[in-house]
Amino acid sequence: MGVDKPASKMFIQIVRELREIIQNEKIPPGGKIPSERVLAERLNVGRSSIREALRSLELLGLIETRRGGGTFVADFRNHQLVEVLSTFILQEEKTLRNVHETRKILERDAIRIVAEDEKLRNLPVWESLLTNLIIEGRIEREDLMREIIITSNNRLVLKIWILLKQYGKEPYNGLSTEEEQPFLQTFISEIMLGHTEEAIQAFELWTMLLHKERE
Amino acid sequence: MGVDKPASKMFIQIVRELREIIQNEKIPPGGKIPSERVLAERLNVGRSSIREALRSLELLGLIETRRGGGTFVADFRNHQLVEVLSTFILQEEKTLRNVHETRKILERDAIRIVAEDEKLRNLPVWESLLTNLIIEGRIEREDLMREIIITSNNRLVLKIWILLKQYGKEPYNGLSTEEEQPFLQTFISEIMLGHTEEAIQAFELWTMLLHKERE
DNA sequence: TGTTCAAAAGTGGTCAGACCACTTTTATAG
DNA sequence: CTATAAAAGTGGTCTGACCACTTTTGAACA
Repeated sequence: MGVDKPASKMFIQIVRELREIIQNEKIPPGGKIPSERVLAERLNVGRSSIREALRSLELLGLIETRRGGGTFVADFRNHQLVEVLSTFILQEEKTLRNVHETRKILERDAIRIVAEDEKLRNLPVWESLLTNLIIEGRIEREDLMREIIITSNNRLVLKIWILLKQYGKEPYNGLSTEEEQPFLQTFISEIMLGHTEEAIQAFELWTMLLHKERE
Repeated sequence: MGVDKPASKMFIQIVRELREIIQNEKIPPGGKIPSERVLAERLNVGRSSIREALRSLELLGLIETRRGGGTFVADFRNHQLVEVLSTFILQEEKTLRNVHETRKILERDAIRIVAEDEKLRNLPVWESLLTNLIIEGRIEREDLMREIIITSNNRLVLKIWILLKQYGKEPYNGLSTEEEQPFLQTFISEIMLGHTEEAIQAFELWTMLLHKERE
């Protein structure tokens, strides 16, 4: 029942634990979460750690807090997402593929939106990303996709994406390698040119490469 | 320079302050943020409050933390930190539109998957749906989309879709009307023929029609 | 018995201070 | 000038203490 202390990221662990608690005890949207003090004791951690985790979830809009009242699962669409996702993930490992696929769906669409909108695809971000790529030869994959999704301007998608990312333990997680550079370069360039389909194709190739590498 | 105490959501205030600090002092991606203790003193708040704000940003992937080293602006180049923060903080309430958009993203992709897979698009379901449409002239929209999504074979997407559907209070919810029939007919036919882009186009037209009707 | 309402308990919000483990800087010995 | 050990700095965590507010409780009253 206790929480391990993996040296760092304890509050991330607690976020996980919270998800399990919400799921196991079937706390519905709008339902009350155990108090901070109770959680601290149950998980054998300090109250401050619990709070760091709760505040994170609150910024994401997954829980609501009422001073003097308690903490509640958000009475809103998003938290249920958490429930759905945790239920899903905790079931079987084969569903991991679904998580990846779903994430790719969201990513692909964000690319479309950005590439097809003149204003969005002409933001200076892409230019500098490209420059950086050429100079340094590397880019954090997650960061690139996050940037695209943020630009695509759908908060809900961003939230879902972040959640999926946390669960996904994506096979690709490091920096881009040299082999990938041409794909990445093409990818970003096509976006900037507004060549939607080409951009997506480059994205697919890139993704494929990433999966192949790590197997 | 101090932080107000608006009764609640202090850590949100701190997130705001952090944004300003990063902006005003032009801390670049990868650059170092003042230490927690320094921030606490500068903003006249306790260190724990600072930490709650920082942990939130960390969960969002906007900052990085190195034990013993310090806290840094996330090292992805030229990210739109300011925009992200305002997106989350300003709580723009165009949420409902986001829900619809997200749902459409999932639907569109399901259509692609079905149309591009020979086995899936040749299932007898579509034939009988088409027949029904012609004979009875009506189809439950939700049923059609559900069928497509189920066929696309991603349970996670299905769950998310159902969820979004519940919250969406979609403007279209009834049976199809006569005007829509040609679009629907085209839509299903194109899927069966494996004409992905045409099917999606028909889908878009259909969707557009539905929205127009109810406004 | 039923209602009212004030006290008590519970809860989130915040702060201060204390360690720990780790990294960076500084100062010293060679 | 360099190597290395000490010191300072930093994030990570816990504890305990108040505060302001809400919920619950229980006793007095009608």
